[in-house]
Amino acid sequence: MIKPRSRRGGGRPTISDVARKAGVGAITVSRALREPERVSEELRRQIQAAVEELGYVPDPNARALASARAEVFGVLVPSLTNNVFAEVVRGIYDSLSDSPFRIQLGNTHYSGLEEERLLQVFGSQRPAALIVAGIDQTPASRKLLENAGCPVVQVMETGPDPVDMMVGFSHLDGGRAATEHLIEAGYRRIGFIGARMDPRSQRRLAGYRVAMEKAGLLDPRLITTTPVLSSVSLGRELFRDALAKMPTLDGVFCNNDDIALGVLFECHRASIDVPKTIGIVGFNDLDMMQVAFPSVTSIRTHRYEIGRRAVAMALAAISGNRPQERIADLGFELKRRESTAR
Amino acid sequence: MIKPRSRRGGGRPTISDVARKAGVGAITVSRALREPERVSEELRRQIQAAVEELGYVPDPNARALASARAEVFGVLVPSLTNNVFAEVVRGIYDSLSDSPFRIQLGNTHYSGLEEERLLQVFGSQRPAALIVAGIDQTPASRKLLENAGCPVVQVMETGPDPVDMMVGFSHLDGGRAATEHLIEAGYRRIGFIGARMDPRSQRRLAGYRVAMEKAGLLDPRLITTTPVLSSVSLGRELFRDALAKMPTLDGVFCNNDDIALGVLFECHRASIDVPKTIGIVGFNDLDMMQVAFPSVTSIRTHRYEIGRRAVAMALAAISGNRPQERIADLGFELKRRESTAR
DNA sequence: CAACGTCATGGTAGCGCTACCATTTCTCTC
DNA sequence: GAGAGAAATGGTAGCGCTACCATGACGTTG
Repeated sequence: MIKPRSRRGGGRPTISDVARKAGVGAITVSRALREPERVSEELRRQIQAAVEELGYVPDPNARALASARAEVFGVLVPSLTNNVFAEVVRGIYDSLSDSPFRIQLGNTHYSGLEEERLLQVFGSQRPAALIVAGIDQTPASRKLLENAGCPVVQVMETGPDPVDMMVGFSHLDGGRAATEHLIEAGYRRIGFIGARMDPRSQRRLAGYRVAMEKAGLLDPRLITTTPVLSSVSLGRELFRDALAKMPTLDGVFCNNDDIALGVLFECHRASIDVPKTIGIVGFNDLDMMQVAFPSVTSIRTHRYEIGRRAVAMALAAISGNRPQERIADLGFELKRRESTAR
Repeated sequence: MIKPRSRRGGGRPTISDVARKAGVGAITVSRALREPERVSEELRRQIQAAVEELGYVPDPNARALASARAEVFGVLVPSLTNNVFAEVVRGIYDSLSDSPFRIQLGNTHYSGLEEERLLQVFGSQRPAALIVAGIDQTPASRKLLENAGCPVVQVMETGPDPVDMMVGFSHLDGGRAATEHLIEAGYRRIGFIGARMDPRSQRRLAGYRVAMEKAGLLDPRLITTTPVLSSVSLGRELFRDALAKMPTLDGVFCNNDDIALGVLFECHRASIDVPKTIGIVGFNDLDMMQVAFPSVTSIRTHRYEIGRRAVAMALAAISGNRPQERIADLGFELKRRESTAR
């Protein structure tokens, strides 16, 4: 007994429907869609017409199964609401919007365990490339990345030992530049205020230490940190703590701009003059830092560009010409503003 | 001639490897994984052991192909960097992190055409559910949603005619409440400042009009809008424009909190007293609004909760018990703060 | 002009999984 | 204790696509 065609599929046109309509073999349709130059122009036109008439859309699942390769970029970030990662992700989306690649986005919540779990899940899809935030993967995660069988790009920072490729900048140098700027501006009792304290924040702190040490200004009581998730309100609280601990504080380098904004608002509220009494430096240079009053000095980072570059490197690797330089350092820029203009 | 096993697959264990090792049929493994209660406890244990020993991970592509249904939620938002949508997306991710469902996230850039394109792409994957921001889909998009063959949840606002389900609140009522609050607080020349002006902003503006009209205060010169993407710096500029156009302005209802913050900073810079000379109300109530100095009155919206509820409704529909109420109105809350405490 | 590449096209056999039906075994019921 | 039903398991046949190889129609070469 003959079964009706398409027992389960919702009756959508398949590649053989297109082939029948165009009077060619199914495989020729497949080729016309993926490698048009290998099909004669005449057939290509016929096939194109049949595709449009039927409204045929290839099934990515069947494609992935047959070719053992999904047209998917796996992207792993620690947070979706942190503007920094949102910008990177936006750069990735924008770069891939005209390509056949889809994006599988995972949120690790800053957890190494969660990262491993997601890499496991993503790996089972045989992605075309993986983009992961950070360079501090657990050994298990690192092994998963090495065995992924696809290009891997670590983003947000650079380091000595890439799994495959890297795009970012040196957070240590950034922290150091910020601190040195405060020192040059004449501040002396410069605090470090940091929330979340992920590995990148740790390295910014390390940069702060280097600069302070070199200037002979380092004092552990100047450092105020917490593992709690960063926010503007937390910035205010941490600044109050810092001030209570060290009333002679005359400057702060903040982990990020949210914290810096919290500090700024608290200064307003407590009528502390910025930049005269306290100098403030943030990190990332969100749009609002130059609008704030007083405008806030910050380290401008190229987040969107990191996303774009990561995709560009991955696409190059996929198409066989892996970039010469496996590590792209996009640097940063110190934006001097009113908050440190003593 | 016998072909070697696994011609293309990277040699990863398949379901039949597990079946062989556990001494059962492949289909029983499949069932043990998906509907454990239909397999005897003994076999379940054996299978579990085999899965772990081999490190078997099911291939989602093969699964999707065979079952004509992918374990994927398609999510469409107009922006990835706008905190509002980022929060919704975070709620969706958090709600699905323990489920077998993956998330396919699309960025429409506020474009109806792009939305159609993405719905086409997402549809080809036969998703388990679709979550889309907004209720103003183009006719073509609406048709795609209706024919998606899966639960559809429209999020961020409520309206009269859901494709399937809706979670959100009334932006018109929100805009109205914000404006009425300003009026009650004694402000009279109340401006509306809005950027981006997507359909939700339009409805907030409509709410503003209703309230102003009712109070006999409406004057078209009080309204300042632009289609440009919203930002804090844009808020400052628009406020300057508004003030130039209408120097007697004594209050502003802002489209969103970014704009409100820009207005606040400009007031600081121009030494305009808030709330005495100018009252400010924002929309969304970002964390920083209550930290700002002065703290800023805003309409608190439940963005994270919208994401969670959307997933809950979709999951219910998938498992067969579609919620009684197809429309969930999560409301909003007026947060009175210093910026309107005259 | 035979021998040999090259190009365009097609047929076949899966990719790894699950829907559908069949089979077996184990309860109940009257 | 025979018949009916339920519960547990398995076999078969695809899902829609592409890798691999085969085929035939052309040049091109010596």
